[in-house]
Amino acid sequence: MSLRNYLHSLITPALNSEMLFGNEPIVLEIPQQTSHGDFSTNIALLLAKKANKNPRALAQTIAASLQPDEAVIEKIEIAGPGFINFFFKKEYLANSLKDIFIQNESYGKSQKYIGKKANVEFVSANPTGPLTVGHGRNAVIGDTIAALLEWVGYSVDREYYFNNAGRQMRMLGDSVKLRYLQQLGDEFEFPEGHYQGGYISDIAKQLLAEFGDSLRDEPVEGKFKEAAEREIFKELKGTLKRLGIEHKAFYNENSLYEEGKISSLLDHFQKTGLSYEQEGAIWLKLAELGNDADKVIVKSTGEPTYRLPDIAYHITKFERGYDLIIDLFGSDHKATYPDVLAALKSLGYPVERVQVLIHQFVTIIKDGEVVKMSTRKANYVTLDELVDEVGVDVTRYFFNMRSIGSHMNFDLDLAKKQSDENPVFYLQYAHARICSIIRNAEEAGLESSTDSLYILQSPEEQALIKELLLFPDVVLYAAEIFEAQKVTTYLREAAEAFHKFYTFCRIIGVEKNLSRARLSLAIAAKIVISNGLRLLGVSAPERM
RNA sequence: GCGCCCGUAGCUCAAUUGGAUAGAGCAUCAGCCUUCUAAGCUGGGGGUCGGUGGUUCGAGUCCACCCGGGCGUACCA
Repeated sequence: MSLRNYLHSLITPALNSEMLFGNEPIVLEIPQQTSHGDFSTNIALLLAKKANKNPRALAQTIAASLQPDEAVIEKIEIAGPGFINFFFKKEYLANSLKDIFIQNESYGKSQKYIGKKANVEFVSANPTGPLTVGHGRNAVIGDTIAALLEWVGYSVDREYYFNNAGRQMRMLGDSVKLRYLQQLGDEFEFPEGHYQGGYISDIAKQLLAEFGDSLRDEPVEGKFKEAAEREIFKELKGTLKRLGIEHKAFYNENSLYEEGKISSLLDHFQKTGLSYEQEGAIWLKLAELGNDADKVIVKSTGEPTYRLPDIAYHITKFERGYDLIIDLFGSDHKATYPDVLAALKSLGYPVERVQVLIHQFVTIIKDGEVVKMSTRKANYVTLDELVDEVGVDVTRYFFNMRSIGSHMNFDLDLAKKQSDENPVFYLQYAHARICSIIRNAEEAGLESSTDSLYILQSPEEQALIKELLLFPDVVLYAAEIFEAQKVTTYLREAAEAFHKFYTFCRIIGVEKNLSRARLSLAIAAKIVISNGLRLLGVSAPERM
């Protein structure tokens, strides 16, 4: 049982016995100052108003009816305006480290959502060009959220959705065809609005090599589009794989048409009177469903807009039985989802299972100037370039360090310069240090032991112990609010606690029982750090 | 114009989702290696938390209004 859970089970009956049935959840937080205890609750402050009592007096009443285990709790204090502060027995905290050894590589995982299925859709960039640094943020965040969900029990499918039926992909195919014709000797100016990237010419060159001039009359949507989609995807998948990211499924728009899902959805809308025709287009009555305005779902050209396949696609997610459906995309797609959700709701699907996560953009600064990214204009810094420069670990850690709502600035030159001093090395260094100690201990014939953990009572030892015991709480919390950045913040603190412990507490060469206990503590720290890094997809080197 | 997001140290970002004296990294200054990895540790300087009001025991966090920036506001995705 975690420390938090213990306190929870301590406080709940006390509140009941005092007839304090508030809806307020019992929040247990860790005070900034150690003099305020290991944990603190503000429950008396929250309940004081309802009970119409003085908060300090109420805190006294609650504290008096607590029945703490003397082997666990050192003391309970009332402080400030009415906080109840809890101090654990040092021996109890130290002995709690045993849980870490028992669970080992699983320490940090929990069972809360066992049996639940989640779908995490991320990246979902259309295959029109290489992944950029901006996509990198989405890719890393999505993959880490998926990992977090797995750690708390979900069975998770990582999914990538892309549109290959619309105008954008036709434009791509056309770009390839025009380059192909140029390579055949046709002279004309390449249109400004088409895809300018060099990879377009490369694909055209391959087609030329394979088919000669036989594709002169090939429609754009045939070999040209097919080749572009295939080749670009090959690249995309390679980039993702470098970062340790693999999607279980690539779901494409075309398949929705082929399986008749689009037409049957359209039929349904028409039958139920949710759509109507106007000016040659078919509109969805979104205003009636509470949104801003009706929107077109089939253009007057007969071609659906992205909304229709998006809705059909999400229906498949419900049909596939997911308990949690996560859509992660950049703020430029902000406008698309309210329509989709409203439509799904009107169709009777439990939209509360859908969590739409929106991350803000990455502003790239190169040579002191902001890079305005555009795939069409071939103006971008690719994710591959970034990984080439700083490596996988730094890339993954960097994106996970920031909350998804931050409009992050990314100075490429600074990133290169500072990659040696990136915070990820701080964690990896702690891990490598511990590994080194373990090697030295083996050589010295020292074995770790949990028999004498109670000895660990110095401030540095206790601080590290408390930090390590928090790990499962942090993972659960991060998973429930879908924020991996809570984990990076925590790991930095855990590594800091270790480095301080290391500085002040010698492990090898002190009294035998102390030596064994400290070695155990170091090993526990290694377990937490390596588990945390694994969760983030960052390597935990044994030597640096 | 309207909607969403953001504004915290010189720079890049945190802040236990309303808690007690706002913290890290980089940069900067001063210390610490004849003993387990100095990619580390200790200490200093650096802040009107964009601004003004409000809500309450308590606000960086919630509300209103301003200022500044990002992204949307399609018969593109």
